[in-house]
Amino acid sequence: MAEHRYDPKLIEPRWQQVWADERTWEVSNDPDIPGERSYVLVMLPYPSGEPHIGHLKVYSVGDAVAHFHRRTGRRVLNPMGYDAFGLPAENHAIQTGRHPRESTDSSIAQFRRQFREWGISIDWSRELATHEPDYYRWTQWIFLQFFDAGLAYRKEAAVKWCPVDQTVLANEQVVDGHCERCGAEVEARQLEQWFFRITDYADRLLDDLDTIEWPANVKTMQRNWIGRSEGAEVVFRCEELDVDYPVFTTRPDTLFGATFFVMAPEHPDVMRLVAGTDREAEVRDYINHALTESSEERGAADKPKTGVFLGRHVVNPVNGEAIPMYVADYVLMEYGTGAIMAVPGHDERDHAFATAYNLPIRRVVGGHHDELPYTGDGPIVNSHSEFDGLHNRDALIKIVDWLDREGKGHASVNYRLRDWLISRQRYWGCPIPIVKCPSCGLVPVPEEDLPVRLPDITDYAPKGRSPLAAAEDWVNVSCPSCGGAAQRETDTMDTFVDSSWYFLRYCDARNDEAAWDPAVLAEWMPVDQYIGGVEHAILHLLYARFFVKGLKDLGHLGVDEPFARLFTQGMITKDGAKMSKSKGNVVSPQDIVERYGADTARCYVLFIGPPEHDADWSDEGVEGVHRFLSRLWRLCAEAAETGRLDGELVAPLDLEGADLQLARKAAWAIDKVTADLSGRFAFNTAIAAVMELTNEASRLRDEAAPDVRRFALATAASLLFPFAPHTAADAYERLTGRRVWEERWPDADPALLERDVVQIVCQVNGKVRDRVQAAAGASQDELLALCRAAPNVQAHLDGKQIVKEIVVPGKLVNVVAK
RNA sequence: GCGGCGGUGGCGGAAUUGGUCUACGCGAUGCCCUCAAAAGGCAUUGUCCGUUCAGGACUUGUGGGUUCGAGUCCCACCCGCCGCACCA
Repeated sequence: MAEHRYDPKLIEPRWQQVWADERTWEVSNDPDIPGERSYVLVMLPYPSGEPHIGHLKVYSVGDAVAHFHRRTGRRVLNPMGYDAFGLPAENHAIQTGRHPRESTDSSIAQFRRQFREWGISIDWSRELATHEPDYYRWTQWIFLQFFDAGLAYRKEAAVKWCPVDQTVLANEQVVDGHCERCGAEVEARQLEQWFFRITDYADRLLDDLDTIEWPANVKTMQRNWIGRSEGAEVVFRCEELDVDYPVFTTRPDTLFGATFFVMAPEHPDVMRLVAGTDREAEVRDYINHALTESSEERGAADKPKTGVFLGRHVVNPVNGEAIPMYVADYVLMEYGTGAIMAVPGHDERDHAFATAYNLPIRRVVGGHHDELPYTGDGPIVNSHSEFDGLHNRDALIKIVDWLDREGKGHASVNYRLRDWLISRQRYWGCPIPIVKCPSCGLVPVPEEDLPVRLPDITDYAPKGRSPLAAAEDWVNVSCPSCGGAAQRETDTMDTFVDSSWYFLRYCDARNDEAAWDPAVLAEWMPVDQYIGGVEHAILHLLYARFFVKGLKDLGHLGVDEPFARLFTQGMITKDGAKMSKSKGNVVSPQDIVERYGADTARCYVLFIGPPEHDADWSDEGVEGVHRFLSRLWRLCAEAAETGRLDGELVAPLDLEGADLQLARKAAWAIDKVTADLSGRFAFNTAIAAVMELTNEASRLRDEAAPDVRRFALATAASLLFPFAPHTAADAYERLTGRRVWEERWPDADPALLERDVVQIVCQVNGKVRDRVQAAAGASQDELLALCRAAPNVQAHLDGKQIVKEIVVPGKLVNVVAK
């Protein structure tokens, strides 16, 4: 017998060549081709350097799903692209002087090459990169659609500014007061910027979460981020200045307990209220101090409450009481109206402030708790005869009705979500297609003039304004509307804009006439299975949902949600820590592929544990998976020497003994792997099942007939294909002469899944005492008799009275005795 | 503080509906093959008691509960991770 050695270096390039030459994974958009469609999408990579182990994992997961969908009869769209604009490439350019396009393109080449070497089944005909004019032309087109619809607008606002990256940031990109990218503490600046009106979609973004199959934690994060609060807006009047101040409250039922009023330091009226009074200096000092404090210091929840009395009063609309006005930094300008009614009896923050400044604390909601503040529910007390005694939740509705009738307030909803700030004062991004004309204002670049190309410049360094401003030839244009001298917008778009619609472009990636043909989009959208990291739970996933809803309202597509199902995979760590160059604990996928082959690398990252969990890398574990692939391949190669398996992959008939045992194991494995891949992502147990089948085939190497062994091994190869495509294709071809990816997913023969003899567990008082063999269809009485006769059961029943007997057919018998 | 997830051998993990806890893999030990090694193969492997042979006791973070039966359900607590957090 010839010696067979598993050599991935020979096997893998061979099959990659076949798939590339035959364009095996390309799908057409022809609507007349029958069959169910499936859009399997993995989040596109940000091309920086080389792929890391996380990429290997996420694309291995996506590929397993794509292959399983194909083999079970679906036409699968599995595209690839690159999120190519962004700060790292630009910062690299600042350091080296090399154009960001060069470093980006060389990184893309690396990613592309490695994806091919990993054997990922990508439809390369749809490849895209967001920095290509062919792509960002349509990013600009979408921007203009939004601009025309009023969904993109420019306004001056207090914004978050990163002093290191020298650009503004979206709220979502500020984490604990620090820039998400570089970690610098952000500053507040008053600037005119471009925004997308995502807040118009707050309710739909919230409600439609119920229509999609996403992990609960991601939905929760989005709900929290949108932060919908129901309550009322109530007007407090300042007689001294003749001004009305509305406040937002979720607890209008506690209005009678409001004993003071607080404004945020940023509130534009604060200085006006004290102008010319003896409190002016003290208030100015306080505000200056509050504004210079970092958002982190100011945001600390346990920080002692501070504030200053303004010397003015407002009238509580429900009881006419004049209550003192304060400025305090625990009130935030960006939420609600920037002013609050303070109810120290029923709010912890107000209570802390009232205690510090000796302000009255009044109980207006009764309860079992004696101590104030009490934030729970209970009957209304000390308020008004009309409401006293009512449960506070009922009183809340009546009080809002009363306010509405009196014109002093109304029911209201507030959101934590802010509009999405999309302009960036940086170079390496999509230009905003707007011309600023002194006479016409903001003028959109006509559609036929798109794309507005990003000009080449020599100095990328940020200087507080976009580096594009220095490209004077580019900036100075004539106004598309009046023809007069005008200037281009020099800010570029947030890179999250680029990635908010790439999944739409994949559907119709080579369309030169439009961003997409809506009919083609209807073929594929929504994405059936989206796969990516949980770090995008808020930013990307919220923005993409907003884009799809906005584009739907404008008539460009027909779905409400982009991603019907979402799967978030866990991180691979090394020695319990996140891999990073600075820690020197990086495992390079390329090294692993080089040493063991892509199939070993892919199988290992799927076998290591449940894919949604974090998992720790183990070099020994990789060896184990490699041994398994090696053994399966070798067994197949040996079995193929003595003959070939023709026709359908079905078990031979009338088997017995070792043959039957092996055929049964194959049927069991088919059943197990199919279940593990149907609606679940249990790749680890699916691979374990193929290992068991392989072990059985190896064990019965000499006892089972050659064609039964070939059947079992071909089944193992077929089931392994979604995880180790090269090895599986090679082994399958040797055994059958056919291509495994062109074969239907195997069906388990029901006759082989059924057992004629089953093992019955015999328990006495719930403890396992023996096991007996019984016919599968045995009656309860027969099972009972068998178990009572079992020697070790007898020993434990000796001298005892049987109280009760429980029979679970096919499984166990429990005899209760005392 | 609030919300979510988790805690099973020496390690990663399995147990799909309350029904044989520890599948599969790693590691470890012994053996076979070999002049030797590599590769490969075979066997054993939760802890403790039992010299053998049976067999027994204990064991899924801790303590209770429900049940014939609990890793799984309920209550309380401990620990770990993630998200949010002065949002009125």
